[in-house]
Amino acid sequence: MKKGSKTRYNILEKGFDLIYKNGYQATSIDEILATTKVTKGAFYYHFKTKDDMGVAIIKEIVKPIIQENFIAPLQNTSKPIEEIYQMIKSLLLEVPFLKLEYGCPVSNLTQEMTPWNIEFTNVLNKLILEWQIAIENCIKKEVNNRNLLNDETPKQVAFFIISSYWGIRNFGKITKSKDCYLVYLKELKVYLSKFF
Amino acid sequence: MKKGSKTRYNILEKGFDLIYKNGYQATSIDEILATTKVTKGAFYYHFKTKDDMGVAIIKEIVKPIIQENFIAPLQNTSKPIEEIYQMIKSLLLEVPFLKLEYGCPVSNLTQEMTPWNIEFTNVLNKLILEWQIAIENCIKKEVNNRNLLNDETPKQVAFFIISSYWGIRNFGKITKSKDCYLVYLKELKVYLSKFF
DNA sequence: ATAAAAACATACTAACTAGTATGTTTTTAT
DNA sequence: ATAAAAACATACTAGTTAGTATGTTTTTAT
Repeated sequence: MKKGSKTRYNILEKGFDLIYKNGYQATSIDEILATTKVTKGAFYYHFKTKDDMGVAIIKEIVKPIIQENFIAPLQNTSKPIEEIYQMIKSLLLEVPFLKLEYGCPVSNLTQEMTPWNIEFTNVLNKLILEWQIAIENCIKKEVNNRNLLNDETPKQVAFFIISSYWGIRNFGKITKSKDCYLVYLKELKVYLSKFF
Repeated sequence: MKKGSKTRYNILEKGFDLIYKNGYQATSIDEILATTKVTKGAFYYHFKTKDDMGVAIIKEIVKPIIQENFIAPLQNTSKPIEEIYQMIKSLLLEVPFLKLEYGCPVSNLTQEMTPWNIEFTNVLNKLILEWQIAIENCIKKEVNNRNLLNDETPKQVAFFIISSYWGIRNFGKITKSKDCYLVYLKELKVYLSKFF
């Protein structure tokens, strides 16, 4: 990796950490510079504006996270619904860089940026759609495996799962206790059991 | 109402509108002053700080909204589960001051403030707990009516409903289309049908 | 080795922000 | 009517913010 690219990537990584923790607006460029030991000149050599960096963070940091942790586990599985449950459980309780107090990065950014930044909105929208489709396909696989009917169900169920996941992440942020995850997971299991 | 109280309440109302629309940090005091035609002197006569106003908005504007629209409908109903569905449907599609693009005020504030303001967190936590209890009690009523067993279920179900509601509000913010509400409501109905 | 380009460093600016200092007007109680 | 308190108005300040201007250093290709 070239030196310049290294600096750039460092900004993206540390920037993501700070934004995930404190929010986009609450994270100043100066703060990012302080934690990365990068100077302002270097920063603006790599990014035109703060928003330019924000979009790059989504594309180059958040997107791979989603790919690896939210989408990949669902592919090539023989027990699709069971896999969905295990993935959600793992996201809530095991994945180390997703923190109780910080919530879900995608949900956070959606919440904060949607009102006033259309570029963020578009990039996030694409990302979310990919996750949605992955879940939908996963459900379809289970439906096919078991010769269940009802074509409308997969989309509905995907919406329900995504929504409940985002919501419980918010719940976790405010209660600051993983207990709510455990309660949620119990009910998620009950909910998904309708496929069996 | 005294003149002073009127000014104060006006600030709270317009302040809520702006914060609900744009977020807390993105809403400046100057912006609130401009839309209320109140001067800075008057503002700081009524509120010690911006955060003081923020907390007052939650206590005096958001809380009544929750009481009237999220809790009251669940009380004294003969068909509790059906009532939960109707309430959520009404919140998503009918209640005029809740807007697709703006999401859920409580969820928004939770998301944004939790990382750095403990006072907001506490006030919001109480508010959310009240809603949670109301839903739980509603479910318990249905369980009693039908002599169903399983003591753990009501809390789980309440968590699931709240989470899914918050999540779909987030979904609405990014897709900017009520279609996702309709899909969600279909699945919510399916989910709740387990009680029948 | 050297010239060009890439990468970085420093000092500055203009706009905005929450909050204050200090004064005036309006309301209220007597 | 008048004094006190409540309510409001204006001008200002100190700190922060994103972004710029202008330079220097480092890397790369020849």
